[in-house]
Amino acid sequence: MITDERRTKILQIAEELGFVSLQRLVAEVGVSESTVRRDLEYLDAQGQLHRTRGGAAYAGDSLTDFDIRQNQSSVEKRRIAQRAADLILPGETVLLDGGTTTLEVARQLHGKALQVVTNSLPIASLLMNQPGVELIFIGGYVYPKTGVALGEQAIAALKSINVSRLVMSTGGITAEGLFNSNALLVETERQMIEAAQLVTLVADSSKFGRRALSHLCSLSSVQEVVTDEGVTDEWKQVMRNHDIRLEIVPGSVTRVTM
Amino acid sequence: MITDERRTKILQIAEELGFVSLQRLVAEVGVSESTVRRDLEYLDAQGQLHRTRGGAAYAGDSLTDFDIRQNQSSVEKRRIAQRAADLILPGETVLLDGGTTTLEVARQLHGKALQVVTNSLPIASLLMNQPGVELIFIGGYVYPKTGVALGEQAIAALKSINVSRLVMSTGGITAEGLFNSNALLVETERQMIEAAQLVTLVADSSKFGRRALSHLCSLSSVQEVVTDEGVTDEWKQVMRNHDIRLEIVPGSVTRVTM
DNA sequence: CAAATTCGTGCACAATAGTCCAAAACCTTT
DNA sequence: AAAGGTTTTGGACTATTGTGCACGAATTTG
Repeated sequence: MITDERRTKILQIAEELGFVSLQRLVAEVGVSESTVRRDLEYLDAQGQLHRTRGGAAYAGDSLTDFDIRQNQSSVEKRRIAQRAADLILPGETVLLDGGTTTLEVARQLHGKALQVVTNSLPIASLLMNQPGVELIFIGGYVYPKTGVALGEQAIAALKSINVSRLVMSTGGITAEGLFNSNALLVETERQMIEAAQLVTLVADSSKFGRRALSHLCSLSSVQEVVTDEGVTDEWKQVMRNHDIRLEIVPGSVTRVTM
Repeated sequence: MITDERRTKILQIAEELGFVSLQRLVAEVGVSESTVRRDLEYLDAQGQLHRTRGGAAYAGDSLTDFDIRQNQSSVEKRRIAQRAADLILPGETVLLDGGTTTLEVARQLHGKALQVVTNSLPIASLLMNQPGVELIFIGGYVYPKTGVALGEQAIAALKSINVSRLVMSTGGITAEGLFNSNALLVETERQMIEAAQLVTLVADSSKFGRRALSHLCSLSSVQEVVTDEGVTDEWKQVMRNHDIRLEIVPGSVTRVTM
């Protein structure tokens, strides 16, 4: 492998993990310890890494900074996301709403050839370099912390878009429909529903029976719900009454190491 | 095979892969090692790719892998970025173009209260949680690797926007104006220029006298240029003739090739 | 304080780059 | 079409640089 290429690889690994041991680098790039040391020395001198005894830490803010990696989403959330991702067929045009669950869905998409539309910066950063994914970002005012683009511009951009499926999360579900906590968010999400032929809702069972500030849409807007075993029979019946397909993932306790 | 044709082929391969070994080029274009070396030397001098020991990396601003170029982001680039950031006053509305130099500018903005508009995912990620920064993202088709949003949607979004200052980079500057390597990028950047009252160009001195595929705009579109000491008196005069304010940061003089 | 890592340095070896020159291809002129 | 000059190419040779290993110094750990 070429020197510069290898150094780039080291940087990538360091960026991804935040911190790498020298031994790990030796194993991952397949060169001798000396060479890795020399590379670290070089990259440290360049100010791109901070050497420490036994390894190196990435210097500066990483490009995809949003804690994508350290994210501690629960096993349940991950399972729901996995199932939702499985429902998506290669070649589809998918609109992904913001939120931690949908971010998890995005993570599970790798390898699929898709057109993905999103207004979430974390999701876009994640999918940006995913081979096979054609990415379209819905711009607008970027809401701090969550990193989703909202507002007039986002709504305008969504009006010119048509997708086969929307995957969205919610703040709460009742018989009256879906709720979310932010009025601006709700407005944008309504336009998303307009743009989609099929709406898939990802929501863990705790969301059922919960309301939130703003009413988003009625249950009839939703065609599919992915949730966990915790959902009661009552709610299952409500879903059935609205012709909503329920996908229930087992909420078992098997630990998934990542 | 004609020389020029062969060089184009090399460029194509480099562009596609981001990084090619010399051996691979020898195999793919079917000429001797010496010839490939000479071609790489030429293309490096032209600034179309960066030679490295054992191969070469594509240098265009539009398709190159971010991390590779990050590798080469020099002290100079950082200095230029710092000065450009200093020029920005608190309270301004700034439009930031994509590219490594502008990303560096974004890094140097911390603490300033600003409205920032950008079409670059890496820049948006960086500024998303910056206190004091109000962020607006220009959506569109996200170009892989560099993570800039381009195309019709991006242009449409830019049309409804007005900013006090645009900070942009370029592939090359001649008396005819600015150049960039990608037609789609150029189109979007033209709209950015339209949207800005003041255009600040960040470009290291090696960019002077260099052309690239697409003509972006004339020199009269630019009001400010931030560069390093390596810029020759000739070019300084050209800038003066166009009423462009030159900001020159101290630094090691870049070697003039050719 | 001793053992165990980790780090830096010197050295031999290999890979890569630069230089030079002769052959080949190309272009121009008659 | 042939001759002469220019440019380009490929191979041989030398110089330079990167790599891996060995060993002693430095640092951490128990």
